[in-house]
Amino acid sequence: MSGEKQTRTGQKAYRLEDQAGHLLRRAHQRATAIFLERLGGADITPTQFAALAKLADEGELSQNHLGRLTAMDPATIQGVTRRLKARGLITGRADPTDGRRTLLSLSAKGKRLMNKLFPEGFGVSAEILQPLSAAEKKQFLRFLKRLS
Amino acid sequence: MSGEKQTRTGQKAYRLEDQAGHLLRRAHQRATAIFLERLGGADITPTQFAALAKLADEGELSQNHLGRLTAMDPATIQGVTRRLKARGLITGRADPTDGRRTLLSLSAKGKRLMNKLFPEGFGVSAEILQPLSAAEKKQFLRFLKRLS
DNA sequence: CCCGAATCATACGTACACATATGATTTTGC
DNA sequence: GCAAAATCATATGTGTACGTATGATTCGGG
Repeated sequence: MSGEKQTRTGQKAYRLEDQAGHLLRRAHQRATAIFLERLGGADITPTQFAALAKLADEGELSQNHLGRLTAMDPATIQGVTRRLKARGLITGRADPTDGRRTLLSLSAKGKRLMNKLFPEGFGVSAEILQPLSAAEKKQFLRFLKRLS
Repeated sequence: MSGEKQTRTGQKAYRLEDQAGHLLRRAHQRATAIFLERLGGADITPTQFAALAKLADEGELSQNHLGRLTAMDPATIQGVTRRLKARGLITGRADPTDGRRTLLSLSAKGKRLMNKLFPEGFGVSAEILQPLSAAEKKQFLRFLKRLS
């Protein structure tokens, strides 16, 4: 009763449902769905929230630096900031000491929005981990940090 | 030594790096990168591989059914199968008993490709979990299944 | 001090991922 | 057995995600 199919040649069968990558994809899908269910009303996506949260923390950051802090490559963070700028949630100004950079920060509107949304952020994380016990949640987060 | 910042009002600070959703996103990014590093040479993405693997298992499936087995919604699996069809890796025929359905299956070319790629699939999963010990891998996969 | 290397932001192309809408077909409930 | 509901595949639009290319700017070593 190993639960593992074998092929005719004795190799283990490839079962999609047991593969780490597939399970990570599904867990991430679920996490995104929970986020959108709770915060979708504000028309905010998880990556947009991450960028706004970092700017709330750090005050002012260049675009690529913000991308590194939120795990987005330059092409991706560019699209995210473009949409946030278009909605007036962030503003940019030229870096006075480095002509290549644009320094980004939250607008007043962005700050107001984040003050409203931060509490919801904790709710999202809680709901994502809800199937696990308290001890399991800690363990799982430790594992995840080692895998990212 | 709690490691937890507090705000002026006594709430815990929202730290992006500790949020389950963000960590899942990053772990998934890393898993995708490992997959593409190992199998990108075959011009196969993780979702395409999942669809091909399921068809290899099941033989013949309708498009939406394949989507459910691989955790893709109808719009997503439609794009995946369109690209696989265009490359001649899968073929479709009308379901004789249900005029709405198209039955999909691997072509000979698709079967040959998957015979070559299956072993690599195990390597991908191993590399994704490589930072964990054997016992931790099992525990982590159990947690992931409960969260997906 | 200056030229090559690195960094920054942008642009373009491909591929998920999902919401929504549509028309064809099948299943259902009465 | 028929009308309403459900399912199937397709289409369109927005938003990640990343590779690659480009031009501007800054940094580094000789």
